Amino acid sequence: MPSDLRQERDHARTERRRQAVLDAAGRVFVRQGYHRTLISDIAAEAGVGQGTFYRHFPDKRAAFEAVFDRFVESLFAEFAGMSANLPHDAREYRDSSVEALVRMAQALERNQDLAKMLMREAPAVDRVLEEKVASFQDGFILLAKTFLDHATAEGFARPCDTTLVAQAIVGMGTSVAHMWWSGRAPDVTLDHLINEVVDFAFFGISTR
Amino acid sequence: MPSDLRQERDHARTERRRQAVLDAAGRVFVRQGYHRTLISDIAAEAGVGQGTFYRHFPDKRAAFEAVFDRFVESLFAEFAGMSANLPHDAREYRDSSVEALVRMAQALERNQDLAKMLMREAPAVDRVLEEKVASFQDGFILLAKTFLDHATAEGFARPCDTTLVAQAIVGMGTSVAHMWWSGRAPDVTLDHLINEVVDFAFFGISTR
Amino acid sequence: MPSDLRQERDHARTERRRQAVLDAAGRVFVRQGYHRTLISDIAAEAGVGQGTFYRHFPDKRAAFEAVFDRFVESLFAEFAGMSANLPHDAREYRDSSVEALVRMAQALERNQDLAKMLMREAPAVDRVLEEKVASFQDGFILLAKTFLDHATAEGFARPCDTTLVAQAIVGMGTSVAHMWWSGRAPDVTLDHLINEVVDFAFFGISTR
Amino acid sequence: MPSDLRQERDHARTERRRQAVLDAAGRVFVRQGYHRTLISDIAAEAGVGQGTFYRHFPDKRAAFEAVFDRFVESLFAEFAGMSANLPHDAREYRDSSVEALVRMAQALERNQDLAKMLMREAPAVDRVLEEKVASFQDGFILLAKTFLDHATAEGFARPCDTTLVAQAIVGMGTSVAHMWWSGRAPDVTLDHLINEVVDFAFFGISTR
DNA sequence: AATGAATGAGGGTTCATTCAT
DNA sequence: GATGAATGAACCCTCATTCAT
Repeated sequence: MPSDLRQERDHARTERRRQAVLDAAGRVFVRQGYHRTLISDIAAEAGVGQGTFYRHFPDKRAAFEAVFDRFVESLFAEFAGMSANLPHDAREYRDSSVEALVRMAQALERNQDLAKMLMREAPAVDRVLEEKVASFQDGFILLAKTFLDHATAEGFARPCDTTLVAQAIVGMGTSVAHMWWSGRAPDVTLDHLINEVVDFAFFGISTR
Repeated sequence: MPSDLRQERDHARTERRRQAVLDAAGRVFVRQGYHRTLISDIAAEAGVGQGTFYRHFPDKRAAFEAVFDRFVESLFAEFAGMSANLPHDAREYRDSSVEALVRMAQALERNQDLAKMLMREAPAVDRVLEEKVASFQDGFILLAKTFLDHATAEGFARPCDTTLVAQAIVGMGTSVAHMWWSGRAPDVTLDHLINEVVDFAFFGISTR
Repeated sequence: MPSDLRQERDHARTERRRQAVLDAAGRVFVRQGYHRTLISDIAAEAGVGQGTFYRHFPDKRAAFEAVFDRFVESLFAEFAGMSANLPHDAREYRDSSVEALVRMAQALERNQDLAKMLMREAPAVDRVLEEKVASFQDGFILLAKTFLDHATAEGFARPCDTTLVAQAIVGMGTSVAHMWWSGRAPDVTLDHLINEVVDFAFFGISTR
Repeated sequence: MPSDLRQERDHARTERRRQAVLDAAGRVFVRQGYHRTLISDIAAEAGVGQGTFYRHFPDKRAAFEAVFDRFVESLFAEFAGMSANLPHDAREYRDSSVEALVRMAQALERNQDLAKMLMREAPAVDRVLEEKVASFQDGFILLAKTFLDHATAEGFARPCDTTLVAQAIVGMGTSVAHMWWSGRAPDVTLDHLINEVVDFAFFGISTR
């Protein structure tokens, strides 16, 4: 039936339009923050009428959440296959940590403004989004904990409260990343920064 | 002159009133967040008329900043004398780190809702407050760096990029504190938590 | 020519479609009232697209008016042949009055929701429709007056301002009908109700 | 305390302002009907800002209802003492009926536009107001029924279903009044009209 | 002819700020 | 100084109408 084809094409067009509005929303949120963003700003940025915004999202809050969700998904996709190959010794462990962080840093580099905006604005939007940010972090903490548990079990990391240490590691990473992007980290290469941080995580500050 | 006395008394009364409004503002911001707080909410909470609010603060933003500033001041006051007695060996270093964190934790415990609200809302209010939060953190980072530099110079901490490591340490602390208060940290005593985190900072995850 | 046939068939289809939209409009107006009815509601009820609505009616108001007109026409059709056989004495007069009211009541019973909606909504839509409702009533008043004039001329009704009395009679009928349908009339049979009302119209409340 | 006086004065001023807005709302509703009336129209008519409207009424619906209620109260006030002195014979009964109708007509004459608007618009606003109009009518029906019951008991009105007949009488009156005001009644004096209608109610159309 | 996505003018409502008392 | 009623700019959202497909 030709109407099927048509329906499909229309559906695709609608989806494309929705993405365009979503992209526009993301850009405006980055530029102005959640509360200073008007629906009319998003519509103008997307080059559509205000009514069109409402065809795709019930309100500003929903558009923000959609931007957030898309970001989180794209970021986790980056790490999908990671837990597959677990390290076999301390050296491998350290290397794959560095590699993971480099990949993460690169993924974030591409969306750094978006990432910063989301982490800054989402918790202040409402309780639900605050919770979502927390869950997002928890995802990484769980990932870190899995690796840590493995390393501890295999004997190439010291026994410790892995949940707590995983939290500490992720918090550390998040903070340093934040500073790096806001230009308040020392002026070093990203590689140096990551290695320094990984060294700290592996050896602390102790003189061996 | 009696008018001097009177003027002073009036001034004191005004200052007391200002503090009352400030306290009220803090409570309402904690309860509702910055953007969901109306001037009328603050006035009602303070038991004064809306107009009175404007006698003490030019707008909502200024009241928020005043709440923020007062919090930061009260917190730094806690650590005023700390850099006075620097540790002389690794053990002393570790002990005074734990002690500092315990004091900090206690200071925050008293104002945890306020602290959480400020860290959550301030960055989303505007660029200036976002910067202030960063400076606030930088204060602690500097404190940490001072200690770290001392320890490195004295030879009881390994040489490292102390700025970076100080950032990592403060970020770690901030994150773990955040989780602890949001109930997402493992169910352990605060003492255990601090010791575990300090251990991590001192030894990392390496098997010595 | 076959194209004539085809044109006719197309025309019939269009007319059928128009009726379907009109029916749908009537149902939605009854359900939601004029102002709470959206074009999209009517289109959805008719199972057509919004654009199709505009192919048949220029706007919501026109659709409402069409519903109104169709109702009025169908109701007057019921009484088309009535003025043909005029009564010859008081008894015949009373009987045909009762009969007319019963037929009317039955006609309305079938469309009572529509009738109530139209009488309720139309006057508030605009001046023109308010006027149309008045004309509609005037039609019945004229009918009543014709009978009354006849009866007065023939001497089996007392002389009176027949226009005024006809108005009174129709108003009375309308009101009682309204109450009957809204369930605020006493719990009697329709037959009893009509007889009681006709008695009142014939004898008033006087003790003969 | 002087603050009491002040509070009272402020309260009085507020109440006066509320009445002014209410009056303005009434005038605009009469002029434009409920649905064509904007809040800004009412505010402009009252010579106040839009926000002021919302200080006194939660929304347009509430203002309309307040206009309605005030009208109903003022009308019933007119008839407050009426049921006090019941008639003792048919003549007295007829006289007091005429007198009541004249008073009613005069009361309505003063507010005829308001009355017409309310009866036309209210039922279309929503179910609740439709119901209120019905209750309003029921009030008069009850009044009529009380008199009718009395007259029937005393033997100077024929036995009948007094509820039904009271409904018929009020409906008749309402309709005739409506027509009179819309200029569709015969061109007679109000006195003649009332007498004609009362005659009809007392004697019907029968030739005694 | 039929569709329904797109449009944007329109209107209700909020709330920071002012100001007369 | 304190008050809170008044203000109206600002902004969200609706929905009748258009029009490309």
